[in-house]
Amino acid sequence: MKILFMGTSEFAVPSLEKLIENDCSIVGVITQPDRPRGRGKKVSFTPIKELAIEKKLPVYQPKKIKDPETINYILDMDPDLIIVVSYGQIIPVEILDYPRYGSVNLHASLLPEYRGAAPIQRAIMDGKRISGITTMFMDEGLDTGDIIMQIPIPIAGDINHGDYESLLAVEGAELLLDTVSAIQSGSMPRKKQDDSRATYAPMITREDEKINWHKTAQGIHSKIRGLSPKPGAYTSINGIKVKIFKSSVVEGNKVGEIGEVVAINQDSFTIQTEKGLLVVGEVQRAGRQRMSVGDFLKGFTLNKGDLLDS
RNA sequence: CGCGGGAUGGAGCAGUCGGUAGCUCGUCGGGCUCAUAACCCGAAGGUUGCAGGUUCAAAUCCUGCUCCCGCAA
Repeated sequence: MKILFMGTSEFAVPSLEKLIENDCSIVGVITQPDRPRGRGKKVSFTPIKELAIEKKLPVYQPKKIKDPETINYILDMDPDLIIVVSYGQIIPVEILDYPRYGSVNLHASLLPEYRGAAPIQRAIMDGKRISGITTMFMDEGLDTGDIIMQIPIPIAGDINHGDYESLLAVEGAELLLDTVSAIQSGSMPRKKQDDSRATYAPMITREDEKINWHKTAQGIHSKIRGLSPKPGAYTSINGIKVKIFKSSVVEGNKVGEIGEVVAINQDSFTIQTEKGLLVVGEVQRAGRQRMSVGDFLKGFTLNKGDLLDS
């Protein structure tokens, strides 16, 4: 079975690795173009391109997947199955419908919940205790195709976005492999999504990253976890932008104004929220390294009573 | 050449009209205390990212380089 793999980000890496390990015949890898990214304007390869080159797989990086020549190029490879994992562009149906066995996508949520670009972050930010991974047949809609396999994975304890994503990526690779073999044997399950239960997880915006202290400590804590380690939830202390990466919640009565620094300890400081207190444990101020609050306080003058932006 | 910030004793920072490097914490020694992350006294520890330049004199001014970070993409 000739498989065409389409993917871009770190999340897709374990999937491609797993397929290669299990001797799937990858006829090609499609990934996003090398764009100037990061500081400066350095051109860098996508994680999937790095892997593909290492494994000596042919790589194709169309600027627009919808261009006729791109579509022809892909159809010429005559894939029997297309696998898409966090590719980053909307793929036209002409491509999706071409392969004999169809096109399969690995999505990081329990569809139909959290359709869209940022399902992992959103699930954690919403304080969910469980999410998961899903494989599905792709159709013209956004993450609306028929579900093949699905595994719930608990969002344990205070796990952050980065760690949970790594976990899902690895579990997802397994699920994808199972899905492929099921398809190969023609015995894969197939179930329509219940659209009435669908929710969406749009891309994270700057506004999503800002901490509003007029929320509950629990909610803020979830946001911090969902955005850690990147891009990071931020607030402003005495006019300086500070990202918060680790925190914990202490329930209790109001002891200060909302956004006020109500306590400073050796290795943490505490902020009053709308409901409950948020204990900050790891931060990074603009232009500096990320560090524990203990280190942060050694060189930053923070006083009890200081107010943070809300 | 996208914009900007940073690189100073183990850690986090201060130090711009250039003139022999300070603070908080930690470390080590001693003291006080029933006791302590407390308090007191003392000590060690830095060629101020790298390479040049200007100067009587540079952490501090100029040039190039390396690494890190906040934005913007």
